[in-house]
Amino acid sequence: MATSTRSNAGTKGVARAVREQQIVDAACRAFGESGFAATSVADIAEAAGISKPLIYNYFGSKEGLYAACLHHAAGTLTAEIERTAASGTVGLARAIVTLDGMFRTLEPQPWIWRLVNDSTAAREGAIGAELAKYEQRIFTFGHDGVAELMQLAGNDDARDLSAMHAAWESTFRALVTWWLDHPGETPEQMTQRCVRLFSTVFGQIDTSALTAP
Amino acid sequence: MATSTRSNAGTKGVARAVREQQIVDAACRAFGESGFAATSVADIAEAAGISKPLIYNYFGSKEGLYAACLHHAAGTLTAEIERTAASGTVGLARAIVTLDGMFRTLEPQPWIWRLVNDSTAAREGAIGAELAKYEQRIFTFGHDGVAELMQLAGNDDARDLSAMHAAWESTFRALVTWWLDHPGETPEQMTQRCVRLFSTVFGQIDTSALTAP
DNA sequence: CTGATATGACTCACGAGTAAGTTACCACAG
DNA sequence: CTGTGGTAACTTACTCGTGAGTCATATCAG
Repeated sequence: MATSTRSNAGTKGVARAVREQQIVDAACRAFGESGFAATSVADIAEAAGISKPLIYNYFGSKEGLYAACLHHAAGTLTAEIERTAASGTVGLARAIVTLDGMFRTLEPQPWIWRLVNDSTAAREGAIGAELAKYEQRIFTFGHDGVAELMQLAGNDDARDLSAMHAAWESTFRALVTWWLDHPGETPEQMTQRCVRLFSTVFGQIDTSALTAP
Repeated sequence: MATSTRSNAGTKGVARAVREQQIVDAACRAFGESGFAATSVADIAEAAGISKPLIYNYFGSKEGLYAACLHHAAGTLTAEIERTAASGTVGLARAIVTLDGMFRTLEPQPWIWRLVNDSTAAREGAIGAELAKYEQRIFTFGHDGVAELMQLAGNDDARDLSAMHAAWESTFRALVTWWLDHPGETPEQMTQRCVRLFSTVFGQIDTSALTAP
């Protein structure tokens, strides 16, 4: 009676690797749904069913935890992009295949999209490093496709290419975001929508790469 | 000696309307350069050369001050868009003219762009109302242009239109943002760049609407 | 003397990060 | 098969800085 009841300290004995994964899962969802700045470490601890100091024990800081989430989420997305890129499709069909893969990857865990694109997290230290690594891996894919288009049109200005690439990446993000904002639409439906939209702008598109998977 | 020296309280006697404008100007710059969340009211007071309580006297809260900034900035931008829209240009040329007007408007005060597009400000209360008003005024212009393009292509699906509109607005934002990220490029140069980029995607464009002003 | 303009010095809530202690489990000596 | 000590997992209850918002007061024009 003299000492307070320390309800269940140490009784769970979950292995560190397992616990870390549980925490990262809960944190990805919380950060992704509310943004970095608006999410407190206490919120995440509660969602993960553990206490705050355990997070600091394992991840060092709020930034450290976010970097771990970023590593997980960005790894998932880049792996998917690299997978579709390896399929050998080219031109606009490749853009469609990449979007299709993104919709399918995001469907069971849509929150990681906002996690990767969150602007409320400072681009410094571990977070900045993780983001830079991610962007470096992504950069080439979009860049090559846009360069191909520009060369076909006879434009080899480097800054034109840079601006066009920015416009393309932004369009890609807009389409994904639009889809996330319209739940109930399946990845298949959204991919077909993208095919229609691209056809409106660019004319007929070869969609044979989509039928197989 | 007994009472502390209250250096210069009330000695300036600047009229409220004037002071409010000074504060809004300083706040627009501070919010636009650092974002809503990362800017403290004390920072703004210092930049404006006055003290914190005066801001609360005139604007009630940090949100109130931000809403006033938004009213000023979004008003400037929508006025410019409505001006170019009234010139009667249509199709892709209208998109170019609108971008051109945006570059010229933003050149002397580039920070208001980020102010209007800041995601760290909550979309509630006065801020949400101001943003909604702004978006409502903007919506029609982009929407009509996109609808025209879609009809020409024989696509009248409402959701396709919605997604295409989102893609267009995103591209517009990306081009403006790219320009802001590449200082030293004049509005004229950037407009010509946009003409080249649009030509790459859509083919030849009528630029006669640009030569006059 | 009244009201508008203005400020120094506070309060207070919130959230990141920490100190110190608690419990369970396991390896190993006797 | 029993004590016993080391360690990993875990918690409660704090500190402490920061920034939004407030109060009481000061100055001056009309």
